[in-house]
Amino acid sequence: MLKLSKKTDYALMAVQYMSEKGADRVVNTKEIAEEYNIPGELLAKVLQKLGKKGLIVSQNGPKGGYLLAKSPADISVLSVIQAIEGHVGITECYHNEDSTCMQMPRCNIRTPLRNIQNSIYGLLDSMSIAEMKEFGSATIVPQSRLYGHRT
Amino acid sequence: MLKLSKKTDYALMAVQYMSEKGADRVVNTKEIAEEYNIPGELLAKVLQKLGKKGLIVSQNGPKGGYLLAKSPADISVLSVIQAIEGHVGITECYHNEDSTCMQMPRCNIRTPLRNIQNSIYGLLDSMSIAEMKEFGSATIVPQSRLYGHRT
DNA sequence: ATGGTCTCCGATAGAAATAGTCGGCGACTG
DNA sequence: CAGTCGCCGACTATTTCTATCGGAGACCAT
Ligand code: FES
Ligand code: FES
Repeated sequence: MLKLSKKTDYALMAVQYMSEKGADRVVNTKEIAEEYNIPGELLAKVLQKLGKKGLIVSQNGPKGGYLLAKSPADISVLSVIQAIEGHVGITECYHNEDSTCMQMPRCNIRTPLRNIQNSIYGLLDSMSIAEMKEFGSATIVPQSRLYGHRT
Repeated sequence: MLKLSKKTDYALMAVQYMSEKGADRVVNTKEIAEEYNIPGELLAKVLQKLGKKGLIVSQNGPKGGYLLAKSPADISVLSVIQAIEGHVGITECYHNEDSTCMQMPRCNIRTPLRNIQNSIYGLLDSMSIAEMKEFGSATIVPQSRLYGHRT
């Protein structure tokens, strides 16, 4: 729990991959799928979603494929995650209207959890794909990434 | 995704509740279940798990129930979460042996994600139940909670 | 000691989210 | 105009989560 779905993993891998290949190189689904042993059809759906969210740009026809829509430094990890998972809530009932949560009236963890959630968002949002790559080699995670959740 | 399970919610509520009631007051399952509209049997299991992990102490017999094992300031939010969810990994394959992950050989997001995960752990670990309660009223989340994951 | 209250535990059923598949359509290149 | 590749929706299978049940054991009060 507190776990990213496989689809999200795939999305991050794909974006990383594209960022490694450079801005001009069009990569297609099959290429990525084979590189990482991902079921092709599933990855296809993931990439389509990323495309719809404007994170990557598609190019049809033979020799077609995908391209990052912006510089890796301008793509936040959070945006990728949200593109795939949609609404992300650390708990079922982040302050939301149509929540059928039975414990709302007396809930004593709503606001605290929401704060924690915002902190996590802040961290994820402040980290770009480009940075993530660096952290792959380094073992250090930057400080002061907590407060200040943008979206 | 990135979501706490209901059981964990219940666990946090219950611990919060006990912390509110004070150290000497024995509370039983039914009491908490009614307070928050939680299915009793399920909550029972949750509390049993917390007991097994040594976070709370059980007391059998009539007038029995549960008690916090330590001061609310010494119980980290992370410990409660882990008690219920067991191993918590932001991704399937946090550096782990028996992972059957097909993309390991080439995975480009393992280490970065692991760092992010550690950051989140650090935040969760550094926050105690007592603190969480305060953050319920305040809307601010403390800075510099990132690096420095204990466990 | 006995009955009622409460924790403890394993098994199980039902519901929901995830992972992965399939088939057809449309766009583009050569 | 044929092959390649993205686009899309429906579908199935698998796993995880939620909740329930039934019975055993501990304890206190009377
Ligand atoms: S769990 Fe739903 S409001 Fe707190
Ligand atoms: S997703 Fe399994 S190793 Fe990266």
